[in-house]
Amino acid sequence: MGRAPCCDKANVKKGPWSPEEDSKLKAYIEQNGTGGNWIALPQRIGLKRCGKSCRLRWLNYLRPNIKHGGFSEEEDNIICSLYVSIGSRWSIIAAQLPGRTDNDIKNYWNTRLKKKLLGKQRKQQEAQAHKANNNTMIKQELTERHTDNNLVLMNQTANPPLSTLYQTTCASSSIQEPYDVNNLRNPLYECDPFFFPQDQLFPVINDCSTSKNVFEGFQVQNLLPSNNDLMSQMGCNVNTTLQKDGFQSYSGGGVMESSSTGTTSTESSSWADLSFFLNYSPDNMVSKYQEIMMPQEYVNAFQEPSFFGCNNISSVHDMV
DNA sequence: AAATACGTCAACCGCGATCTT
DNA sequence: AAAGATCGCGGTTGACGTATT
Repeated sequence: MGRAPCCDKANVKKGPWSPEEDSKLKAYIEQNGTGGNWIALPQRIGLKRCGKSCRLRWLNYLRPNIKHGGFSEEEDNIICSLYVSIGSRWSIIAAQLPGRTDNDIKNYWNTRLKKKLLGKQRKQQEAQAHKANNNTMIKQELTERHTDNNLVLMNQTANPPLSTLYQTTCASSSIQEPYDVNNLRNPLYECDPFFFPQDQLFPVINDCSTSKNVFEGFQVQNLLPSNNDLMSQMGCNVNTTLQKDGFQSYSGGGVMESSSTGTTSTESSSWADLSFFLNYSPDNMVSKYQEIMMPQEYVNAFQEPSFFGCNNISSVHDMV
């Protein structure tokens, strides 16, 4: 047989707590602890409340060092980063923010932070749509340039579509194996399809959490000839230097743009696009992104077997 | 000034996991 | 082993305050 019912549902008080109830509960727990049994607690104290209600009141309001409101930018960033990597697991997120409760963070996200991000997402989508026509033409030109350089198209068609599988014959290339550039997906898509559409790489999170270019200091050995105009038209914020070996090297390379206020915002693009334009393995870009943007504990959570339903998402191939 | 819309957040509800009998 | 209580969590609700019409 099981236990007796926890409380008489008809005889417990609901709704807001009075100051008297608060002080009774607080005084008792501070002196005696919870005793590991919330259900028995209200009876011991003489409160006409359900044990669950007492637990909630203590955890969310009465326990020491609770902070309410006034979230700092750093806290915003942590919440956003964790939401991106683990979703709405508020208790885990709260554990990273001393003094904050899961309830507070959940409320804050639902009422403010989400809207803040949505506004930015909308702006980015408008800007992206504006560039769509240009991009099509530039992609075509870059396809031809790749063909002219070291890329060997697997199906050997004269004018291949971007979806064609391709591989490089150049030993210095970071691309290790053929991959389908158009079938790569945003690794955050499963996390929140609404915020991170499948065809986008850079999550909006970059925008709010940091102005750091995700590819800052990321030297890309680009096999394309110097082509600053094309790169800047694509919104790639690149600095180029001529290497000793004669190749043009691009540092930076994240898809960035400067706003009129002088701050930097991140535009959405895709792994496939960046990989294609920078001639860099998408696998390496994923790990570089994680290394720069995500603290190790978040990466670990990101790579939990259960997260995307696969064992390790450090490889883009696992996500497609 | 009154009515309505909107934003916030404490508290409740229900569910799955775990524990106790 | 099974039944049912308890815990902990995330989603949702509704009261309340503020802004707008």
